[in-house]
Amino acid sequence: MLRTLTLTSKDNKKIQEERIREYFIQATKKIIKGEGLKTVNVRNIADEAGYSYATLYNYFKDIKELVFECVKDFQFECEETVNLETKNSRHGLSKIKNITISFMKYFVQYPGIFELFYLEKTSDLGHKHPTIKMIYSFLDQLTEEEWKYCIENKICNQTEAEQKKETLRNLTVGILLFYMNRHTPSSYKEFVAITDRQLNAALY
Amino acid sequence: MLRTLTLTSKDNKKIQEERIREYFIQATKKIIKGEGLKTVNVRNIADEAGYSYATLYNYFKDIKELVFECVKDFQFECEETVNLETKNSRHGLSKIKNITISFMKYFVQYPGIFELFYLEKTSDLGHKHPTIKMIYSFLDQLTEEEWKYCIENKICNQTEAEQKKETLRNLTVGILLFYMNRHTPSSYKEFVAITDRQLNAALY
DNA sequence: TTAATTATATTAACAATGTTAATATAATTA
DNA sequence: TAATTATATTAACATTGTTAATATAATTAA
Repeated sequence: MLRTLTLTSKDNKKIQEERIREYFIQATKKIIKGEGLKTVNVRNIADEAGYSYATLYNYFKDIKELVFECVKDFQFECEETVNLETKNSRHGLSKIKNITISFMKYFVQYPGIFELFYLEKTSDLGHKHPTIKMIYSFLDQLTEEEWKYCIENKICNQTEAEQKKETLRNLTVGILLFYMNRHTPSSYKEFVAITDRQLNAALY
Repeated sequence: MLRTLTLTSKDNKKIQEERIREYFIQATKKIIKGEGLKTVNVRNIADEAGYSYATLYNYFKDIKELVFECVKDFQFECEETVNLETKNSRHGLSKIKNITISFMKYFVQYPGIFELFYLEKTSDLGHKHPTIKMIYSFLDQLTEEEWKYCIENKICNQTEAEQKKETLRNLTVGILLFYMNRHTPSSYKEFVAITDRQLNAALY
């Protein structure tokens, strides 16, 4: 009986702790999506979460850990957006292209999320942290089904598919990096044109 | 006579001012190549340059302006390295590939320079600042002659060349970004393998 | 040549941010 | 209810970029 009570008490503690962590995570997400990563700091986050800034350190090792906790949620949101935008595409390379464009547009809409995924230093976050791998393979994950479709329907073979996945991964962040961080090209229109050209060259 | 003296005096002032700017630039370059961009700060730079930190603001608007002053020199150094490493390559796509690999290896050797070129926020540095454009077209510049050769020798046409240049620009920074900033892949060996595969797919 | 002026450099100070230490408050347990 | 533990807050400190106030050096004018 006492043992049961102790366990329940521990469970409650975990749940409550997780709730407060979540308040901080939601606050951080709001700031990243709104004002961007540059205005994320412990005091702003704590204000938004309704706590003092030092409280944050009872729940997260440091601000970096907190910030990278947001990745999962953003990926989920991005995936939803992409699925919605591409659900009517016909299967195959064409859908892969549309998914990739939709994926890129998500980051253009939220520059702070782009910075978090690709530019933010990982610091103490271990280099083999699951989040890092999740970011790397995120586009693969979004297009997984379609590649399967392509291979099954002999549109391409496994090796070609792997090579093209790799190209898409690198090409997309390259284009985004120049556009978002170096303002090249200078117009959105041109960015879309480059993206289209480059995806065609990579996929077909 | 008086007018001549005045002009000479003005010229001397310019020269002296430029010399001191150069001391700060050399100091900054040394830190970026050595300890990296993360340890670049006004106090470190001033120590290295032999001045007080506030003196820096007599010669540069802010630390960002100073840091981006280093780009030109690093590009020059990178170009020299690349030319040396590829001078015996046979002309054409093969040499373009080798130049690109050499270019990428330069950034792997100096992560701080990679950060400066592609990751560092430009802030007050105007978005149409010449440096930004220089960074964007740097690989084009390194490969310019070889593309000319390819077009003259009907290895590819102008349009194809432009598209492939664009691919190389984006692909290289994408691969470098994942490797340097997200430690993916985790080994240099694998990084080289990916680079080779991707350049082959892009060029041939 | 010396006094006044201008240019240049330095120290002091401030603001922003991340983090930790000391203290206060709330919750839990004996 | 008192003691203990857990949680939150305020105070404090370190680092960094930047500006203001002050000192020093160089130049110019008498």
